[in-house]
Amino acid sequence: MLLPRDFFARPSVEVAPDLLGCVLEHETAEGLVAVRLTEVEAYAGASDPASHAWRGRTARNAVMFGPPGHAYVYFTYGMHFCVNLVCLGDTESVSASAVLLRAGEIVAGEDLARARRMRGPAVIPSRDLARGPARLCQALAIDRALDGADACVPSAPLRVRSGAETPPRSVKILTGPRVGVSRAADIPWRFWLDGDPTVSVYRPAVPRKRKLVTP
DNA sequence: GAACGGATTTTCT
DNA sequence: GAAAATCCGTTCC
Repeated sequence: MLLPRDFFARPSVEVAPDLLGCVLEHETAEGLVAVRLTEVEAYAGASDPASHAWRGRTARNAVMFGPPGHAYVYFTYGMHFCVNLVCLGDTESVSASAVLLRAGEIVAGEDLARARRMRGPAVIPSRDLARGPARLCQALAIDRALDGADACVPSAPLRVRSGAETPPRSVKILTGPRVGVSRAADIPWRFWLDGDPTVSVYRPAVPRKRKLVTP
């Protein structure tokens, strides 16, 4: 059954672990692709230096300041999309918190997901199809057109269903620092299912080398 | 399996 | 102008 809007009307730190094991679906003209979420990260609003909402509302992050249960999709690194689900903030008055969907296991439409992820002749292992936030978006064909999409409407193309067990009782949930963030790097707001092969590998934030300027 | 560099453009300072 | 909630291929262990 579809996750109700009330599910998202809580601080993102509470919502994030509860999303593990839930299923994100995206239906397009090409067909349906669904992923069972195995790895997520919580981002608070104004109080979280790592959040896009930290410095206030802009054109890009406007959706995070809206009602919960909507998708916040952003473009980064010049070529990748990442998708969040909007929650409430760390206080009732401050909103703009969200959960980044980092990885999952494809449970429907695997052939379509593989075709979307296909770059060259190399065959992509099933576990890698949605292993990482940008890969997940590519497998589900999520882009900025879905920024602001309501994920709590049954007839909408993007929606989230609860899993058989949410969260799964037989699997331990582990936590750790968020991937690739330089600010607030010590806050353990990354959540994942212990031992799941689709969980992405941890990489600490590393400052990029400046491009060499020609004299 | 880890470590490195390059790709590529939007967004904000 | 610099950084960015990343991915991929290569090169080493």
